[in-house]
Amino acid sequence: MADQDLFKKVLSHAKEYGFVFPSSEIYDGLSAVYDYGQQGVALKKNLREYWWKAMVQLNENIVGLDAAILMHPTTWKASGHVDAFNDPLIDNKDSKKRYRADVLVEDYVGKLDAKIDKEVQKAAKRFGDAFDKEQFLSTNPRVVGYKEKGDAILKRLGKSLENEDLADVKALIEELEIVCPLSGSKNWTEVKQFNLMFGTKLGASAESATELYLRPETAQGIFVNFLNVQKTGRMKLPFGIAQTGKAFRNEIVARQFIFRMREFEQMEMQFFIPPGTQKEWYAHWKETRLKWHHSLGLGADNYRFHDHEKLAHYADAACDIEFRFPFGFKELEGIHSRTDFDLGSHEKYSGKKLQYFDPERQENYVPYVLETSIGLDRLFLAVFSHALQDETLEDGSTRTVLRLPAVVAPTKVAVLPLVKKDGLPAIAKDIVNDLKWDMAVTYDEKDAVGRRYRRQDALGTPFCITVDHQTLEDQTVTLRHRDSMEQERLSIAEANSKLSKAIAFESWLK
RNA sequence: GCGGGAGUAGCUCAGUUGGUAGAGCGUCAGCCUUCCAAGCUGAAUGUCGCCGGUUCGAACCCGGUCUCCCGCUCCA
Repeated sequence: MADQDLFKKVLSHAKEYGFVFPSSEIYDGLSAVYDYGQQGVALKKNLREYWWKAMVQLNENIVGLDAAILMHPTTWKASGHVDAFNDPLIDNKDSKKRYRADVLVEDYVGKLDAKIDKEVQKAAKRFGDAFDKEQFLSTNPRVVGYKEKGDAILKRLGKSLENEDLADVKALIEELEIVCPLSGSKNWTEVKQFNLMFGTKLGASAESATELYLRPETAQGIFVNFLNVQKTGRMKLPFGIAQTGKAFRNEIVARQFIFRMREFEQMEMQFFIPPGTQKEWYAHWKETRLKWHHSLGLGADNYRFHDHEKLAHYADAACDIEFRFPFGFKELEGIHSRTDFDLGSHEKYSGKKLQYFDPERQENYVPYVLETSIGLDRLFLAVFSHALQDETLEDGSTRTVLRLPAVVAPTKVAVLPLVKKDGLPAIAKDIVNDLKWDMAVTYDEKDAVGRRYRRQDALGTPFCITVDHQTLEDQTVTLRHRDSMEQERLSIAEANSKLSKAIAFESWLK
């Protein structure tokens, strides 16, 4: 199937079988926001658990945390998001280029400054040693004019930005007749504020309300709790704090289904380490995380590392684990060496020490941080889109099968009476009532059994147990495998342990 | 944000020069009892994305708007 067709199939299959729905669809949906349906929520929860167990349960030096989505606003100044995520932008309609509106105006003032410099140089040449620069700057009418104009512009710009009066920024650009550096055109759009963080307010009355943001990443909740966890958990470096949770970004372009959403779920682990050891831990977590991905069995060929050349303000090394999505290789997980930027910055803004006393080194220091950060929704999309296959069988017929890894499949087994009579349904229901304490199980008696198998294939159920007339005689059933479509006969008593092993976390990750 | 394409039943899609909607699959009820979706009978489901305009009459023509996909841009 062509990639484009495959992706279309992924979208319609996700909707048709209750995995993913557009948010508030009866009102035409909300751009780049999606809901997980009855099947999707189970798959997502299982993926989250697969990660959590691998990170927290299996590592005695990694503990969990669930920090709030709302955080003190200073958090986002310390993290750099207030500066990095907030720009007034303007487009030139002719060149289609986008500029930061404040930078355009500042560049204009820069040109005035250049003119002043030119006058100064001319005058210096003319007057020689007798030239008094300070006096010239404050008395020469032309220079004073430039200076006053420049100051007035910057003052007005500052005031407008502060008051979020974007119309005035546009007016300023028009009055100054600023042209697009590329096209020379003055054909501008309105100035728009692009704030990648969602704002909200704490407090009911408008005057007393505090401006808050919905967190754009979960990491900061871990950093601000670093000492709480370290002290109460008696943690020694190196140790990690893991967290899953929602984050929000007001993306300018949010697209490709659940790949880039405005509300999304991250699974992050911040690993605190002594300064100077970041290189080895970076290598360690790259390898460990890739191994984890491989354990899901989607094929090692579908993963690759992509090293960042341009590093973010907080990092001294960074790479992505990319996955081959239906629309190409794209970032699935990021591994970042964040140095002491975050804890150091929070120290400065909070005035609190965020340090660790290292008994070996006999010194206090701000730990370095190694981050692994994976998008749960992206992981969902990776697993789901890879699992969805249209298969041609030996007899020439086709079937749609969702080859989800059994360990994360929403339903592990469907129990089916071969026919809806002769007491077979009662036996099947007994089996369901036994298995349901240990795994997600479903029951279906409608239509021919072959059709029911295919129905479960489309939902990704790895196993079916069929109760037939022989069951009445010897207490055996058939176990049908989704991927091979093969069947085996086994006793009812054996079924639970056999299935439990096949879906066990240990069977997959070890 | 710009440009291109699209939106009709749960899904995939028809729908003629404008005359108020169809198919396949799926779903539901019943029959049949058969181990891989295709047996029989019956049924439900649509303000044709939304709003407005033209017209005697709009799924169809025009304008606006929302949503999705693709390319660019942006972000990392």
